[in-house]
Amino acid sequence: MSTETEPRWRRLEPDQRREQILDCAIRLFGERPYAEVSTTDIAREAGVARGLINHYFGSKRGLYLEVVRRMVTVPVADRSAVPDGPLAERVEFSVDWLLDVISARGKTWVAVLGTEGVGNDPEVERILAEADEMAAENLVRTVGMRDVEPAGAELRAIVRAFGGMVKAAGREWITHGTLTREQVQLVLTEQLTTLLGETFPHVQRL
Amino acid sequence: MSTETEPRWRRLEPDQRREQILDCAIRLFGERPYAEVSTTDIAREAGVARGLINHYFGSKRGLYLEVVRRMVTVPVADRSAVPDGPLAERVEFSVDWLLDVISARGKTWVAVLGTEGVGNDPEVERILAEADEMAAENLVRTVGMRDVEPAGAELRAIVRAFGGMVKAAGREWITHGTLTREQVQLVLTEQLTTLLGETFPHVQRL
DNA sequence: ATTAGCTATTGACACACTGACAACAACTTG
DNA sequence: CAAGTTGTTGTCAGTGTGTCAATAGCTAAT
Repeated sequence: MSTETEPRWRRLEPDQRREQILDCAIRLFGERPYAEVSTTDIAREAGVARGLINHYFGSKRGLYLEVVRRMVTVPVADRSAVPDGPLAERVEFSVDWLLDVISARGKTWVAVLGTEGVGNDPEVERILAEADEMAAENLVRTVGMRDVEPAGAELRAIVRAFGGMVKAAGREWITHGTLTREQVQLVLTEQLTTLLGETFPHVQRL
Repeated sequence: MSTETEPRWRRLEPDQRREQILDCAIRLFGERPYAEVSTTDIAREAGVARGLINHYFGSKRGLYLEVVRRMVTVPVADRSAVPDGPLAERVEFSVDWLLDVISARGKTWVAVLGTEGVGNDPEVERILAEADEMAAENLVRTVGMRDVEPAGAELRAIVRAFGGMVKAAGREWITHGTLTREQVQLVLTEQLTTLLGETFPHVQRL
């Protein structure tokens, strides 16, 4: 008989194992609501003992927060490619880039933005708020509103509000198919142009 | 000694008891995330046995859905009070009415719409989608876009997208206090006016 | 007033899930 | 090849949920 013994499990680098578990968790949390995904399910999916999840993420909640954090992270725009024309053109470019990002994320993206409903988790809310803030900041810089720096706080708040429309429009396009990309592009471009070019100055004058 | 015996508990009409439990659940779910509110907590709050919750709502999830349904229901606008002027005026009136509703709900409202996170409950999503649809429908009728009836589907989709901005702007105003009501009013009015008066015709021509 | 019937409400039981921890085994290093 | 390191496992106690038979508040008939 052979002394060659197949190891019952492989010992991975902490980072690898963490990543693997996280991937499975992302998949499962994307399919079912939080309460209906047990750590046992995740452990089975990852082919791992349940206790290992606690070892790496502390608790189920900790793992969940990691998942949210991961899915909500948005890449930063390459600002060197932004045209140097009038506001409308810069806005159009930015919106186009935004829709590219959304398109690339596709199903994963909508899983994040699907409304959860009652029962706010302050921690989750904080993560989401930070992501919104970064997205708004990013958008403002990309369209290059350098001349309104002193009113930055108000501007960012308004752009964050606009972000709500971006998400909703994205859902109409990606998940419901009730709007085409061209339609969304047109709507968001015109809206944002008006918002930055006309409405915002009016708001400042209030 | 008196034969007068104080009842250990009162027997209520099913509807009353249901309502009472629902009220307590709304309060608690508004304060803490779903997973951190136990049925025991709700039962204690309502001064009732835990089993009774299951009797009335089947499961904790069933109760939760009821809570969401209740909080998300938006009153229908009184269309007789809408002015008969140009689009901009009708829009301003509608937005004002909308902000009144939001203001009245206040903290409760943001508790529902505030958190978006991973772990979508399809049932919850359906409820929210229906509410969005009704709100959009309501808004379209209130501003009186009768002349575009044939393109109703596209218009409603666009207005639903706008609804995303309403929610986000409402959060900036109510929870974060980063915008005043006047600012929100101005932004939403101008945006919606542009959207209906200019952008929508462009979209139709696509 | 008393009793009988109805059902709203309770209390306890069984089961599922989570987090903690000590023992174990895969891998590394000298 | 031996000894240490630590990634991984399996189990245990505590907590929360759903079910169900028994109980008790209420009402109407006698």
